[in-house]
This record gives sequence, C-alpha cells and structure tokens, in this order.
Amino acid sequence: MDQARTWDAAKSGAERNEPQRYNPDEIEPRWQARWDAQPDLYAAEPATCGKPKFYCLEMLPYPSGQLHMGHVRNYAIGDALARFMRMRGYNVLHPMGWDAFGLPAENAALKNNTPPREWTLKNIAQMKAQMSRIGYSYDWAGTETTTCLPEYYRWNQWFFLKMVERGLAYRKSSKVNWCPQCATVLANEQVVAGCCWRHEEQIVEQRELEQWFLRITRYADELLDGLNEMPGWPEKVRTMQRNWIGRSEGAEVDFVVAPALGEQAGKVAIKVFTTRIDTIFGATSIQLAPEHVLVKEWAKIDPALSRAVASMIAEQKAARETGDIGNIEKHGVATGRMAINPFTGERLPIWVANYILADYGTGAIMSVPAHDERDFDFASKYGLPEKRVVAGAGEEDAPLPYIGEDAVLVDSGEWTGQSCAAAQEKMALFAQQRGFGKKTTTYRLKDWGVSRQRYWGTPIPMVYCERGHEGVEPGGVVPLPESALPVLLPEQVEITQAGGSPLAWVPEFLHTTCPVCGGPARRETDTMDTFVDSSWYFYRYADAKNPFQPFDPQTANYWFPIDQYIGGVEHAILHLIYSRFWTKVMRDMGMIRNSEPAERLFTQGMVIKDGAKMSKSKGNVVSPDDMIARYGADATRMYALFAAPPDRDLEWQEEGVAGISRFLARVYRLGTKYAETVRKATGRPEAGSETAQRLLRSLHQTIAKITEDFQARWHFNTCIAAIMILVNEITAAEPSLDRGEVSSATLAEMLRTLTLLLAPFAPFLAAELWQQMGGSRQVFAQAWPTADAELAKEHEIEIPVQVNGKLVNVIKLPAQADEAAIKAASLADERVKARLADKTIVKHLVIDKTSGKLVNLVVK
RNA sequence: GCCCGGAUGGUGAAAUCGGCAGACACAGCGGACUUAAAAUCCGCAGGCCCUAACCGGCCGUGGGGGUUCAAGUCCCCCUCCGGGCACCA
Repeated sequence: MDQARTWDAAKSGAERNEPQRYNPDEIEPRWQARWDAQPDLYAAEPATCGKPKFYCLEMLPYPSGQLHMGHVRNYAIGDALARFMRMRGYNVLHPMGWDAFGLPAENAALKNNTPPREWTLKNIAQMKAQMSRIGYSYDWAGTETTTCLPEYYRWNQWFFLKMVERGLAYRKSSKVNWCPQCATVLANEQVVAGCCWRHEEQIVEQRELEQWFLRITRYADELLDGLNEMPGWPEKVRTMQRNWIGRSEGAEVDFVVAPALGEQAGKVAIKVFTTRIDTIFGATSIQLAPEHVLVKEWAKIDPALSRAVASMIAEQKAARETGDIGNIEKHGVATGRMAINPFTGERLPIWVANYILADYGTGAIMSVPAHDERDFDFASKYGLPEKRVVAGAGEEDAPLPYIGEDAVLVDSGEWTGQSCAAAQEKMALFAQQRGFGKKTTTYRLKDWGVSRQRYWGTPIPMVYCERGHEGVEPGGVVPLPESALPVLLPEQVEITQAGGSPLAWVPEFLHTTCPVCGGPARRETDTMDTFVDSSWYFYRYADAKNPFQPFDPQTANYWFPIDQYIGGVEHAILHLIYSRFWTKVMRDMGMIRNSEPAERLFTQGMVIKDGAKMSKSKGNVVSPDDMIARYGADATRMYALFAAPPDRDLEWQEEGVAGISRFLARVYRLGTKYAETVRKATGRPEAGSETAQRLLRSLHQTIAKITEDFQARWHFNTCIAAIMILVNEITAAEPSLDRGEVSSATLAEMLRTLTLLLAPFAPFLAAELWQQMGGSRQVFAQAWPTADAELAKEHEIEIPVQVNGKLVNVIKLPAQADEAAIKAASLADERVKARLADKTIVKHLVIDKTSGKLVNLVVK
C-alpha cells in the first residue's frame, strides 16, 4: 500500500465532516453492488422501441482468469462508446461472453489436476467479477455466452452438419502443421514464421493426417472482392487479408512429356501454372517441385534422381520449418526427360528444382529466364538458354531479365507485336480452344483445417460406421442427425500430452451406433478448432437464450451488421477472416441478410510498458487489479483512454493514472461542494453576470467539442482534455461562485452537464455526483447534452496578425468585425507598424475560416 | 523485394479543411500552507542568443528539395522504427 492512500484513509476518517474527499474505494463498490443487483440494467430494448439500433461489440476474451491491461483498454473504449450511444438515444446492444474452449484449460488440468470445465468456469467467474468491478455496461443477463457449454457448442455441431450437407465440410488426408507442444494440428493461420502461434520457439512439423476441412476457398473471391467495399475497416486489416488470400490470376498449360523408349506417345502431360502465359515462347525448361507425382514416379527407376530429390525435400522441409523458405540457394537436377511446348512444338528439358513448391499452383512451372528473376538465376547457374520474347518500347536491348509488362511480344510467332496484357488473354483462350490449357486462378488461401486432436473443444458430430451400409463402406463416415445433438463432451477424461485425441481413450464416448444402419460405430474423436466458436458468437449474442436454433433470423436481421467492432489487430487474419466466411455461409443458408459481419472495425493499439509489450518474461506486467486498488476503476479506465488516441500503442505510466485520479478528485470536490446548491436550484440558467456568461460559453463549446471528437474522430484523449479544461475554468471561477455572482440555476446547469459529459469515461463518479446533485434516474439513462451554438459564440475574437507569414501580434476585436475593420485594426497595431516601416505592402490577406480568422501582410 | 502504418519538448500527446506548433497531462523547478513531510493550492517551463532584469531576436515537427501569402499538414526524393506478405510461378 502506498503512503498516500494510508494517509488519505486516516484523514478522511478524522475529518468526517468534509464530504469532498474523493475515495473511489468507497464510492465504486457501493455503485457496483447496486448495479450487480440488476443484471438487466443495460439490456437492449426490443426492435419495436422505435430508436435506431447500435450494436457495439468488443472481442470476447479467453478466460485465462486474469484481465490484462489490453482487455481493460479494449473494453474501456467499447464501454465509453456504448454509454455515449445510449445517451445519444440509440437502442444499444452491448454483449459479453467467453471464448472458453482451448488448450490452456488442458494444460492447467495436467498441472493441477483440475478438470478443464471446472478450471474454466472458475476463471470466468473471476474475470466477470473484475469486469463488474471496472463497471463495464454489458447486458449480462441477456447476452452472456460461454462457448464451452453445450447450449452454445451444440450449434457449432449443427453448423458443421449444415456445412457437410452443403459440401463445405469435408475430410481428406493431407500434410498438416503439427505443434509437438500443443500435440495437435494447427491451421495455416496459426503458424507464424514457421513456429507455433502459442509457442513462439516451437518449430512446426509437417505430418500426414486425415483431417476435417472447411471449404473457405469457395468464398475466396468474395472474401477478397468484399474488402474493396468495406470503408469502415482499417486499410491495414484489409491489406493483410488481401495478402493472406493471395489471389493470382493466370493460366494452366499442359506440356506433354516426350515418351521414353517403350512409352506410349502423348500419354502424360505436366500441368504448369503461370501468370505470364505471354512469355511462353521464351520457356527454355520445365521445373517440377521435388514432391511432384511425376518426379516420384521417375525417381523409382532412377536412384541418382531419387537421392537428389530426397535431399531437396529434406531441405525444403527444414527451410519451411525455420521460416527460411525464401532464402534457400536455388539448385536443381535434370531428369533427362523432355516436354513439348504446345505453342512452339519445342522440346524442353524437365528439371526438378528446390525452389518449386508442391502446394502452390500445380507444383510445376515453365521456366522463362528472360522474363523472371528466379528463372534467370537458375538458368544462369546451369547454363540454360535465355530467350527474349517481350520488349518495352525503345527497350529492345534492355538487360535481361526484363520483368515489365507494359510491353509487346517479340519472336512469338503469330502473337508477335501483341501487348502483354492482350496476349495473356488471347493465348489462354487459344490454349483452351485447343484443349491444352485454360485461364485459371490460384490462391494462397487454403481450406481451413478444423480438426484438433484435443479434448477441450467441440466434438465433431460425425461417426464411422464399422460394418458399413448402402453407400457407405466399412469404416465410412456418417453424419449424425440433428436430433442427436448435442454430442456432449464427456467429463472425467484423463488428459494426456501424447499425440492423438484424449477422447479416443473414453470408451463410452467412442463406441456408439450408426444412425443409419444401427450397427456399431465409432465417434470422431477430434474436436473443432476454437476459432469455430469465435466465428459466429456475436450472432448468438443477439438471441443468446434461444434453445431451438442458433439465433432467431429476424432478431439477427434487426441487429446486424455490427455497427462497431473493437479489438486487437492480432486478429486481423485468423478470427476476422473466419468470421467473414461464416457470415457468408449463413447468408447462403438464408439465416441472415448481411454479407459482412461488421460495418466498422476498430483495432486498438497495444498497451506497452517501458517500450515493450507487457509480458511475464519481461517482468513489465501492470495488473489491472493493482491499479484499481490504488486509484480506482474510473481513474484506471480513464487513463487508458486519455494517455493516447485509441489506435496507437499506449505506454502505461503509473504517474499518469495518479494524475487522472487527482483530476477526478478535483471534480468530486467541486461537485460535492455545490451539490446542495444544485439540488435546490430552480429556474432556468441565465447568463446574468460576466462570469456566468463566460462559463456557459465554455460549457457549450465543450459539449460541441466532445460530441464531435467522440463520434467523428474517436479521440477520447481530446474529449477528456476538453473536460479538464472546463473543470479548470470552473475551478478558477470559484471565488465568483462563492460570491453568488452566478445564479444557482446556471451553476446547476454547469455541474450537471459536466457530470453527463463525464459519464462515458468515469461512470462511477458520474453516478455518484448525479445522485448527490439530485438527478432523476441513473446518469447513464440521461440524454446526452446538446450544444447551444448561440451560447457558445465568442463576442470577442483574437486574430493573429502575420507579416510575411510570421506571427507578429494577436489583436482582439468584436466577433462581428468585418474585413475592413480587421484590416484597419491590423495596420493600427504598434508592433505591426514597426515591422512595416520602410516596406511596401504587396498583399493584405484576411483569412476567414470556421476555425478562426487570421491576417497576413505580405511586404517587400 | 512488395504492401500498410509511424517519427512533433525531458515523457504521453494536441493542432479536425494548408492558417498562432506544443492544447491537456506526466515528470521537473519555484512559491504558499505545515514544526516537518505528504496531500492541496498558486506560478514557471521547446531550444539557442541578447540582457543585471525586462524588452527583444533567431531556430525549431526524422533529413533534403519543391508548391504556397502561409506547410507538422500537400508534392518529389531519402533515413530510421513498427507491422503484414514473400523463391506464390
């Protein structure tokens, strides 16, 4: 405990008659108890309420058990917005829930022998208590959603069955990312620089496994094109998603392999993918990925090739695992086989090269050294020829490789003279007509692997029929009927770190009957990726208690799209791309009308300390509980909004929190000092005295400023600065107030409005002052104040006068002074005169903008 | 390599449409109150120069150029920092 607090407590006890000492430890829990007793306090109204709707959403937390400062900031932003919009007359939906499945619960189970469910629910209770202590205005009663409970995850299963029906969920064996520490598969999105997203030091291995996939690639084009029509999303996020989807348009062309002795002619063709079919006359070799099927075949009968290929595969694997795939030295080996260029009839040698990736495009390329840098490097190394087939105007002899596309074809048969762009179209079409190719598009985006070999997740509602039945082979996969849902996750399961799902060791779970033939069946023992849970939770919020369906479509259509989504940029790809995918699937199922989940997205900056992200290993973690204990929830959350604009990183400085706390104490002293006067005040505010006029003017300027900064700019830091300025002015006017120079009605207007302005940022203090000042109902249910432009108007304005663009003096004039008067006054100013001596005036500019006036004298 | 951000006092930042750079705070310094300290209140505070002090002058928003009566803000070039993608054919 710091000294200040100890002293404070002692003194406030000794001086019980001095009510103006700010003590958040007393005020905040008192209001918290009141609010907690009404779980529907912040409930949204029905669609029929007639107000415009506003869906304010913050990303749901993983229930680790402890809120961190990033949460506090994220939720302080959302809460200020929700409170503001409520006061502005909107019907606000402000929900909260728990992303409650996931690996940490299993790790905790291993460590302390606590069942994951118990551990998770305990953490939720803890974090909910923290949130309540901070005073966030969530509609707990109406929206709270916990993804690890069957009431929620049964709908994951339901969606999964719908996706199976629609061909959007399928099973295949594939090479997958495997994290040995998680002992499970990772989605591509969960691999960062070759390492696990949860274990930054752990290199991800590649394993071959049977997995469930969701066909997100079916929506690749829509996911990509939609980004162009999302002005409410940050450009950064849209760019990241564009890169991630990685669409590249080009063509596939078949190069027939020249038959070896004893082989039939024209039997085997190599499909290459190229974005530059216009350069095909310049192809001088074909390059295959080491894992290409043909390579495997040829390697069988060619031990030397086999060895070379094996070492390349090992090399690629190692490079991929360390994230160095882009830096490995290019090399390759000739197979001795030839392929025929369908455009020229030329025979090209077929090579295997370590820079060709099996999982992109077709795993085969045509190598055009003259017009591709990588091919050029490779060809130079092995003495393969370069053949120029493209040249820019006046650049016929430009050095190779020549990459430009604003050029025309040369030495390309009948295509010679065509522009690259035209040739790309026409040559692809030609290939298609002749049956040896077509236009095609490839994506970096892969289907979403959702199987996890873990216990603490949603069971996948599929079984394997052991005997088989009509249309299903023995061991074949059968979807469960909807009536079999939910497939409950068994409790009392022993968690092991070994590979494979722990569910496979639970006989009661594993063994079941086939829903079609009634014969014995085994359940799928993998569970779903937790990103499934978070892909649609915000729809459930709109109708969280619905026992019959994931949500009522009509209700969802009222609330969606989300008006404002707020969260960290670290979810720019994973969660935000899956959510968009899920929304489109639900739209196609006819459940909703919107194609995108959120109208606007805001990504707040990180909370840092000593210039680095807070982390246990760096020892720079600031605990929210600690801050609240020292300075109160109001000061803590207000500092999180004041110290930086919300999109920037925020450096946590405890002295700053103390500063906000001092400010709140000043407000409290001011409010309580005049509370009785305010309570008893009657009549209308009036600008009787000069002080009253000045105060009212400041008040209305402040209302205008805060309203504007809040809704148009999201600059909460300047909103709070404006409140501070107002408080400073009222404090400075205290002698006047005490002399009775301002009517009690005017004073009441000042202090009540100040309280309303403070309400979105410091809800506890605002509630307390509002009550002490005799306000009716709760402060957050009040209407947001409106600025009176007339009262806000300045009577006298200050006009800076510049000479040659340099400030010389500031003159004061009545607000209505016209241009002639301003010119005259500026020339009459002594300091200006001094500057003008022996000079000629070239121009005498009077600038008049809404932001203010300015004079500039241009002299020679 | 490509793409997206960012750089302003000792610190966090402000300047919304091209118009007084540094609002509002933090830290600091000086003063009042106090036996003392804390708290609170009042004041000072970008840098340099001139001055005993005032008065005053010059410079200043990562660097260089440009447009303009006027540039932190617009244009061109560059540096550094953060983030994303990357032998993606």
